[in-house]
Amino acid sequence: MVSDKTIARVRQAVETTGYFPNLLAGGLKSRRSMTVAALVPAISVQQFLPTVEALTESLHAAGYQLILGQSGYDHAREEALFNTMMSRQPDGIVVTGLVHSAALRERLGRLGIPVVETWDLSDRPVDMMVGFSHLLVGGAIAGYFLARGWRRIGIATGDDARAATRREGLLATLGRTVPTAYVPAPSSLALGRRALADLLTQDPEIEAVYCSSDQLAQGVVTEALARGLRIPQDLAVCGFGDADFAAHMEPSLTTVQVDGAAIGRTAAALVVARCRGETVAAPVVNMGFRIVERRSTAD
Amino acid sequence: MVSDKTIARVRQAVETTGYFPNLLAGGLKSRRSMTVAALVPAISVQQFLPTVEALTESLHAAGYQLILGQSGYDHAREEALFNTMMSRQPDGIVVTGLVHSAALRERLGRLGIPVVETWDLSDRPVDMMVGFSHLLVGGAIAGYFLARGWRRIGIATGDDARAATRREGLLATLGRTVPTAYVPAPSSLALGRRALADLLTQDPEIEAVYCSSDQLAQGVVTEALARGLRIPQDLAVCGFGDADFAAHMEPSLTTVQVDGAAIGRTAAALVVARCRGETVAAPVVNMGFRIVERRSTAD
DNA sequence: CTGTTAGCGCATTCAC
DNA sequence: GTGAATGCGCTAACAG
Repeated sequence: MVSDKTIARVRQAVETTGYFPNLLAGGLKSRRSMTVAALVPAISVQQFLPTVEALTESLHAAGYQLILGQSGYDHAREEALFNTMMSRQPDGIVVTGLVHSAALRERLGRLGIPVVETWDLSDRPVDMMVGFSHLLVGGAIAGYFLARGWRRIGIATGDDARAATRREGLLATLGRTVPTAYVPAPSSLALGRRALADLLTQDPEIEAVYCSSDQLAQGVVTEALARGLRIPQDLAVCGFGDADFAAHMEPSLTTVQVDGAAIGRTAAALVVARCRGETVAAPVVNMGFRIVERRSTAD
Repeated sequence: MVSDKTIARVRQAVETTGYFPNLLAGGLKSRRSMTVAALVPAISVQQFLPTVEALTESLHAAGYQLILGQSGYDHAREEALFNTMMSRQPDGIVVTGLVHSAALRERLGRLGIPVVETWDLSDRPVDMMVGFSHLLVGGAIAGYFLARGWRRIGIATGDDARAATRREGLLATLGRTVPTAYVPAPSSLALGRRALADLLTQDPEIEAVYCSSDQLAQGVVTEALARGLRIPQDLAVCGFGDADFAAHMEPSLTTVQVDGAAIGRTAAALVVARCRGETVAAPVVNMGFRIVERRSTAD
């Protein structure tokens, strides 16, 4: 019941003083900081960029701010980072990968705030989960290789847990082990070149290589072409992730497509729903994957 | 003057209840949120990843948390985002690129908190600045091309302000205009292939191409090789940014090296110093750049 | 349904 | 030096 004139004067004051509501103060009383913490191994891991971007965007649209933390690949650091992030009272947490540390799992569970593990699936989520089975990815690649008649297979892989699981899935379907070149994170074109050199030392007659990222695959392709190998006739190459360049390389790259942006959007939707007190019908979402066949394995 | 026993009991209580100091509450009284806002056009812009990563890392080490916002390439959105970020009371602001909007410049200036503009230089900083001259980059590339005797030059460039300035610098040194293919952000290998196709339509005899990013350059190289052109004999290619793959492509890519991580570290140091009330001796830091000659322009 | 008041959890201030 | 009191700016609970 305020007169229009007063409303106008208030608006005027807001304009001239440049007033912003202080969300910190609001959050203190309402116990809702309107922030969501996200933990990624490193910002520069290309793999997760679409997810982080979609998370930021979707959360922003819902009035939330993403608080990004780099855990590194160090477990001690991860826990320290977690503590400082909790000090900012986030309303939810999104982590890339599974939470393995038992202590951390227990603490996350007790906090009672929504937690989403992404980019993986397991049968014991801390809370919610949006991802796909890396074991099945490995199996699918092995099946694809076998169907094409390739028996001399090589693996160029990063050393993180998810890449290791894909490798396990591949070996399980093959029923045997194969030459493997391990590269440290973050994977890159340069490491892919080195990995192929390594694999060709282990088995000079290798027919097909699976790489744990498209960056590695690009390096494997580069090195193969530099050595005069024809792709796919002499060497077939399959990547993982369907990076933006995969379809446009020469030759185009067969890879595993995963919708990273959808993972981010879904994780945001789950967290926001829970923050609003809605009950989430499906707290574990399998986003699936598919092999995109291109010229690096088929001419 | 508390007994050791009591200290032990307090520690015990902290452990069992899982106490975290509430930084929101602390920030309310102390008027220091211990956060720094960063505005990037988009998280997925490869260019800025090392900067964002170093910023996050350096700020974290100083006790600050980076609050990342994606302004998009839309000016209206940028201002809206800016408002919501200010509501969280950041102690400082880092922006990629210059702040062009007069209204925004004025408001940032009045806020009285440290502001760092990065990845560019100008003679009228809002506050502090860490970057390099894109005009000089363009000039240096033109000089390099001229020294090699190339006259039929092409440009494949993104449509952002900094890329436009580099192009201007190049044209200014050449003293004339040259065929240009414009691509929308974010630039990619695919867009680079299209850009070269476009340039070859404009001038089939083109000798050298400058690209506004290494991703574009990779696409130009890919397209050139696919068309049977030899690099650098038939077509020389220069990129910008020195991405991780540039040195390891086949052929390796001549490009402009900029230390993005150092920009992030320096910006963090400037903001933190000012937050601590120290006076910053050099508020405008020129990080420079250098052309790294590789095989795409020299055999 | 509007207007008032208490208090979120700390940092800072003041009295001691 | 230590310890109690105050209030940051807002939201939510309450009374009118």
